[in-house]
Formats: sequence, C-alpha cells, structure tokens
Amino acid sequence: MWISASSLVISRLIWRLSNCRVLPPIDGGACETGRVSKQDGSGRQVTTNFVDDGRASIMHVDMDAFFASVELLERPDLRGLPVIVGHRGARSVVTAATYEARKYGVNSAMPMALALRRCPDAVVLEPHFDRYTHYSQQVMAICDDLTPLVERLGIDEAFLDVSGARRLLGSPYEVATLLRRRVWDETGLRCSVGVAATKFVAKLASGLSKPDGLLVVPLAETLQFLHPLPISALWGVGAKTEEHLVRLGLRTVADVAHTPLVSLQKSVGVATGTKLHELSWARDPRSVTVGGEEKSVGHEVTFEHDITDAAVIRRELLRMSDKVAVRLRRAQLEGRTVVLKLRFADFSTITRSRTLGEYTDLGQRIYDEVCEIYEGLGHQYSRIRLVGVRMEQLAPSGGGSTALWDTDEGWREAESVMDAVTARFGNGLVQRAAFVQKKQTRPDD
DNA sequence: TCTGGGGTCCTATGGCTC
DNA sequence: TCTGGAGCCATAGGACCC
Repeated sequence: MWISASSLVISRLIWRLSNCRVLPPIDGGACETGRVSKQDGSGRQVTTNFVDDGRASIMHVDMDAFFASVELLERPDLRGLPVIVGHRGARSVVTAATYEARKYGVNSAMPMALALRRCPDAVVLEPHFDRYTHYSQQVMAICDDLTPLVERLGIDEAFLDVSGARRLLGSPYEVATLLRRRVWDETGLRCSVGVAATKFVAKLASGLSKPDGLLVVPLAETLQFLHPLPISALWGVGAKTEEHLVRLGLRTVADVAHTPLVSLQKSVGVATGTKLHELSWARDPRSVTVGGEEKSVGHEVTFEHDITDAAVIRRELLRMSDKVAVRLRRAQLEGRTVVLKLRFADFSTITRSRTLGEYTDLGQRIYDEVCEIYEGLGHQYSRIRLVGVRMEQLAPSGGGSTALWDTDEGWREAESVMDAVTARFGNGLVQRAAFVQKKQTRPDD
C-alpha cells in the first residue's frame, strides 16, 4: 500500500539493468542510476530511451509514499523533512514515511517507538484516510481516462492494460509518461510506473523505478531482468518461504527457475511451488481484471493495554459486529460465516468461526454468534490484546437463503433506523445504549 | 524492535456422506 | 451391520500482501 512489499524486496536487490538510463524528473527530483535500488529511493532504475514493445502493455502504477505525500500537500512547510504518518500510541506502527524519514531506516509497519528512536526529529502526523481516499479517486479517474481496463489494488496502486490505447495515445511508454504527468499536474503527487508483458514483472519494475520513475521491461529482456533478482522478489515469498528456499540453497530467481518443480513443491507446498516456478520463468497468465467481489468483511482492534475484563471484550465485540454489519449493508451484502479473532498477551492468535443457517447483515445477529463463540472458549480471564470480527461467505443482500420467518425483525428495524439517521446526520448521533451506558459509568474511557 | 488493520489464499485436518 | 476409501465441506491457522 503506502510502501509496497516490492519496495521492501528492492532494498535487497543487487541488480542493474544494462539499458537503463535516467529520465529527467518532471520537477527536478533526485535522479540516479547504476546503484542498488533502496526503499529510500537511493538506487532507482528508470527507462529514458523510447521503448516500444507491442507485447509489453501491462502497466503497474504505484503512488510514491502515498499517505505521506498527501499529508505534505496540506503541510507544504514540512517538505524536505522526515515525516512519519501514524498514531503516537504505545502499540502503534508506522503507516507511511517520507523518503527523508526512510533514509534513517524508518519503514512502514515498523513500531512507532522504534521509528522515533531511529529518527527522533521526525514530524509525526495523524493519518487522514478520507484525504487519501479523495486523492486515490482522482488518480484512479485519470487511469480510467486512459483505458477501461483498470484493476485497482488497494488505495494507491493499479494495473492497467493499455494494449487498446495504442492508436489513440501511443505506445505503453508514451501512455505511462502521459499518466505520470497528468497525476502530477492534477494532484501534485508523484507516482512510479512499471511496464511489462505480465503483471508480476510490471509490478517489480514500478518498484525498481521508485520514486517518481518509469521502467519498461521489453518481453525479450524479461528473463535477463528477472533472473538475477533475489528470491524474495517473487510474489508470495515472505520471510518463512524465503527460509525454506534458502535451505534448498536457492538465492536468486534463476536458482528457483532451474530447480526441479518437484523439489520446490516438496519444500513450500504444491500450490506455492508451482506458482513460484511459473513466476521465475515470467509466466503469469493473469490478465488485468476490472472490479472483483469482496470475499470477507471484518474489523479488529488492538487495545492500548491487554484486557482481562470480559465485559470490555463483549462491548468491543458488539462495536466490531456493528461496524461489520454497517459495511455489509452499505455494500448490499450479507454473510453466513462469523469469525472471531483473539490475540493474547503473548501475541498468539486464534480464530474461531461458525457458519449460520442463513445469511445476515445484522450487527446484533453477528454479535450474538460471536459472543457465544467467545463465551464457549473459556478465555474470559485471559489477557487479550486484540479482538476482531469478520464475516465470510458473502452474497448479495436477499440473494442468500432466507428463513421462513424473520426472528430478527425488531433488530432489523432498529439498525435500519440507525443507518438512516447516520446517513442524514453523520456518525455518532445515534448509538447503542450499551455504549451510552458505558460512557456514563466510565467517563474516562 | 516488538509487532496495526484490512484483506486473500493455501494447507491440514476432521466430520459427514455415499 | 461394519469398514475403508473418495469426495466434499467446514474449520483453524499460517503466510503473505498492501
């Protein structure tokens, strides 16, 4: 998202693309080449010469330090300074960081306390997700303008298939250049773009070109590009899988490519082994797909301090259930499987699920189930760090099986009234008595 | 260092049915 | 009636991604 996983991978890359040159920055940003690409952008690789490979028409667009960059639009006085976006809470992590902060070793998902030890002078800004959504919509609208084949990935990334835009807009290189310029002109934000014949390679390319870069990998040069990369560059290789592969003596993508498929499958499983082998030969048949249905909806919260009070846990479960239900109703979805997630003080995590006889989008119904699961676990006295509620097996509202009579009619009415009031007057005006009572009894909470 | 929150996908396992 | 295998489904947890 704000710092892509590929960027993490890139920090370990020791690769150079022989025909890469420097694209003059749109507005005088730092530009270098011939060095290892780092998460702080100190070794970016970009394409400057016009490249036109008709078979490389998949683009991956990735916004640079998106959340932090959006915040700087509101606070231009902080430009050039190390800025971290995230909460200051004891258990918070870094949501995003500017490249200036990354030079101190600050990365996303890093505990805030550690980040501030590494960069004590950093300015910490609270996240504003509504702002990010707003700018994301602007960027996606520009993408939609260039091609109808846009696949969104989270809030700050997208794949574009621009094979159909050639006649109108030119080669993928030209489309990518146009896109980057429009994003800058219309939002004041920078993005990086990778162009290749497959999604996987396009994504790697955009990561290598960061920040504010464009990298085209012609089909004929794909393996030359891919094989020297470390195994962690492969999609789906995280810390654990990397360990397995290193145990086999594999270090680079080329090593994976030349390892018998059976050995890979034995080491990391049939599905993962097959996938990695295919990717190592740049075989990635996935096309750019527009849309995509949600498969689950959930909410979770980590407490500032571990909780041992079952009443507090139940209240939080009710809050989570309501939030999930509201999102389901807004998306006109219902779910059938309720999942409870608990994380304990020692960071061990359990999930317990229950599949209902019918679909529901009611907070009360979800809460009843999740609470029953919780009560049945016998963890009422455990020290709990996180609780979460998730609904799976989603279906369009009214599309799932319905009960003969509606035992939830009363709650259905109540929650639809809450939806209506919230839609008209905003959040917080109506809430459950359980929460109101809590405020009266514990004003400090 | 000590680990958020939102997701997806895969694997293993066990129960159930045929 | 019992048993074993195959196939399906639900469940739980791990790994990964953004």
